[in-house]
Amino acid sequence: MSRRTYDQYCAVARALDVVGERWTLLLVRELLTGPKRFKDLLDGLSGIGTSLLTARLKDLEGNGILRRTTLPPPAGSKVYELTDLGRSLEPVVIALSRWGLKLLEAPRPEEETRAAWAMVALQSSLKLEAVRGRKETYEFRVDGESFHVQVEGDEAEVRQGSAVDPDLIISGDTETLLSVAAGRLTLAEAIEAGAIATEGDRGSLARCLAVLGSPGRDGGKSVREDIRAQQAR
Amino acid sequence: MSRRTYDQYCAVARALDVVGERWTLLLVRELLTGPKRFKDLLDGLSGIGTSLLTARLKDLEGNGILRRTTLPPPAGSKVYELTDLGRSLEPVVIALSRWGLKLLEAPRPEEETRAAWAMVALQSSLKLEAVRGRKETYEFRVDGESFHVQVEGDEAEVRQGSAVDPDLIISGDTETLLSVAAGRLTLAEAIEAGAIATEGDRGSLARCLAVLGSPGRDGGKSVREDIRAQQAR
DNA sequence: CGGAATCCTCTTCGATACTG
DNA sequence: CAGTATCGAAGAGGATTCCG
Repeated sequence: MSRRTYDQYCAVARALDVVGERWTLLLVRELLTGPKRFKDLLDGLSGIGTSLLTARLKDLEGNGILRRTTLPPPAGSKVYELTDLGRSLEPVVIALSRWGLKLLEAPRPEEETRAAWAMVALQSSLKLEAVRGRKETYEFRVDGESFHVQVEGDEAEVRQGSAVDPDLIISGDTETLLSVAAGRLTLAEAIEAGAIATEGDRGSLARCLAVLGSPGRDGGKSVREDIRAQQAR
Repeated sequence: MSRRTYDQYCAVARALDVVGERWTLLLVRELLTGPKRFKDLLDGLSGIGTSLLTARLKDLEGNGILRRTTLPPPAGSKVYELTDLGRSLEPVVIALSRWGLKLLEAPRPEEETRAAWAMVALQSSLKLEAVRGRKETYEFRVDGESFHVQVEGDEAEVRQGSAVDPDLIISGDTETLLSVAAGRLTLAEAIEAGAIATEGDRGSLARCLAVLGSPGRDGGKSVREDIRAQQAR
């Protein structure tokens, strides 16, 4: 309740007054893919402890970043979800993810792994220019969990759960997807290596490869090359 | 030295392991506009204390975010400057700034004010589409301090110090510029009100107004309206 | 000036135990 | 499952001192 602030008339400082404390942005990361129960949050933030999680949730609710709601029947469970203001933190989390990807190599033994985290990383590495306004829906199945990614114009939505009518289904494991997001592996290479399987028409696959293209090559060329690599299989 | 980490195999968590501690991102903010001496940093981060600043600097140097160097003669002072990795945190700070601007109203009495902070906010609110590849240099004189802003393509560089041959000089105070950055005031309105003065040709002014246009109006229209407002003066 | 080191107080964190 | 209560450990903050 003491609310320590930087007391600086500065937009960055003000932002950090609200979301700069330990765990806070990771909590937002958890909620970006959809509403979560207290237990889910606890699981995705192992080490936080129930007291601190409660405190952070109260704080963020007070600042209008998230709200408590009850899921419609038959679920009926109490969950936390981002408000519009909270969702507008997405660019902050995405920017952190892009930067963090530079530092992320193989997982250390003591580190936990979650499929949802790979999805955030994936979102942060999308090359949205490659789809130029086209609307496309992909379903990702990562280590048993499903997510859907909707790409349209210069926006991408990534949420937990299956897609209704996906143009493409991509299956793989967390570590492979993180490698793709980090640019250490192209999606085409991962497919060739059998680490990722896809299901859908060739056109969607080509566009998905482009959107997830490796950063090293330029957009247009990358698309064609990746398609060749895929067809050569 | 204990290096508390989240131990999550996640790009966001990894980023926050490095720059998520208290003061760290504000320290990066300070260095974004150019190298600074220990004393300058202390001044821009009042409340941090020499011990903690020293610790953070060591930490960031160890992580390759910044380095200690000696300024070329005649200055010769020891300064801290961002490495390439450190500078690549700019999008993170900018994203925080954009978000923080939503929360930033009038300064509270206990809050400090710095011209450089307004410049960061200004950078975060630039509409770079409005200059479409054109290279332009603006000099800002804010409460006695000078900064130069170079806009080219989709990139903008904001640094302390005067520009060599600016296309436009904009003079004003910190709070007015923050209001412009926050979109509560258009640059044109501020000029009309006498809170901001400009010096330079009309074309550059028009483009500068566009780049700093209020978010509420669309780009092209805003330019013409702002020019009319200016000419009507 | 540019730090490093120490001491002391206070706040925050983290872990566990306990309750509705 | 969703928290509250509690307590030791770690970190922050402020002042002051010392060194190069």
